[in-house]
Amino acid sequence: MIDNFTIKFYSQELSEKYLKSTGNYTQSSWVWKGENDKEKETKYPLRKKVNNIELRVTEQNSVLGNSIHKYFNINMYGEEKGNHNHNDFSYCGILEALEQLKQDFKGLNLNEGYLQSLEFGFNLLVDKEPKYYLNHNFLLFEHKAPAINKATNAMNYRKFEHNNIAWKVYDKKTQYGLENNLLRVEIVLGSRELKRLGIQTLNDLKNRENILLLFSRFMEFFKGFTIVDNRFNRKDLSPEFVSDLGNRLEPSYWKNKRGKSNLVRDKMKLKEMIKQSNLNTTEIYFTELIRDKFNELFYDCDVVRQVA
DNA sequence: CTTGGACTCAATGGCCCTTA
DNA sequence: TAAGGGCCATTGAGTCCAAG
Repeated sequence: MIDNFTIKFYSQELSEKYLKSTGNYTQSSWVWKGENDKEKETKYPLRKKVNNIELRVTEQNSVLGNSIHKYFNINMYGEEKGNHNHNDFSYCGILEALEQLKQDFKGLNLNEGYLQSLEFGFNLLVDKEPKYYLNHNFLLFEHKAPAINKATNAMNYRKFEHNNIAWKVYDKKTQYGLENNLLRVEIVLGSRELKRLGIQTLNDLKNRENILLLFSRFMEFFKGFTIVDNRFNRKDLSPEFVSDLGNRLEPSYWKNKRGKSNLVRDKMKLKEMIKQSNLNTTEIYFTELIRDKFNELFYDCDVVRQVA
């Protein structure tokens, strides 16, 4: 559910004091300061890693972050077996990981800073080869082409950017050489968006309401995708319709419309065309998969927790 | 019923700074 | 030197209304 995060601390000084007092940090090469290269200065950045979570202190800033999902897995299954995020990460897992993190960085107040970014997403077990959906269904987000679109044997990955958020949709099957058709869909929320949601610290993630809030924003943003079934598989559709639809699925069509009047109606028209011709089954399929997965990770884990 | 203009406010992109 | 925030001025999305 929760994955990568970055916290920027308000005080670089406190972070540096913490490092110096607890040790076990690394320092990079030497830096020379001054005109005549005489004085050696303390080398930044200073780094301290616990599993995969790293605290990095530079001359002016200090940040802590990485995948809390992997961190949980490493704690649970060890360095070798746990160094991945292709299993499920439940709400209860999040709570445990946050508690462990607090222990591992005892002496550093993790809440004296704010979240610069936070990833929220799901690993979905899908019917077809994961890359099929990337190539044929996840076409546009907010009517824009993906900013990154990798399609190789080793990696199939699309990243869509918009405002202060981004979507990452990738094929975990090829990435990790898995047996299962695993597709990961995750949203990256930037600081502006997190501020809007009132989610500023790791502490805020312990709150059930906030997890529900994150999920509802996830689903809201998900609607911004243009996910359409493969129109070429539909012999019942007229070639004219398929061409017209294809035109509207092309990013430059929308670039051309920028700033024009009644853009909203045009966007509605595309949505209608997809819906009316029943080309929205993939979108519905994913919406339901995501809902089910969230319910499982959020609510079922609570039942387990109460029983345990 | 469709198209275009005006208005308002949030999104966008550019600039600047930090970091690697 | 390039990439990634943060901040801020400008642009454009969205809504309403009027005209064709």
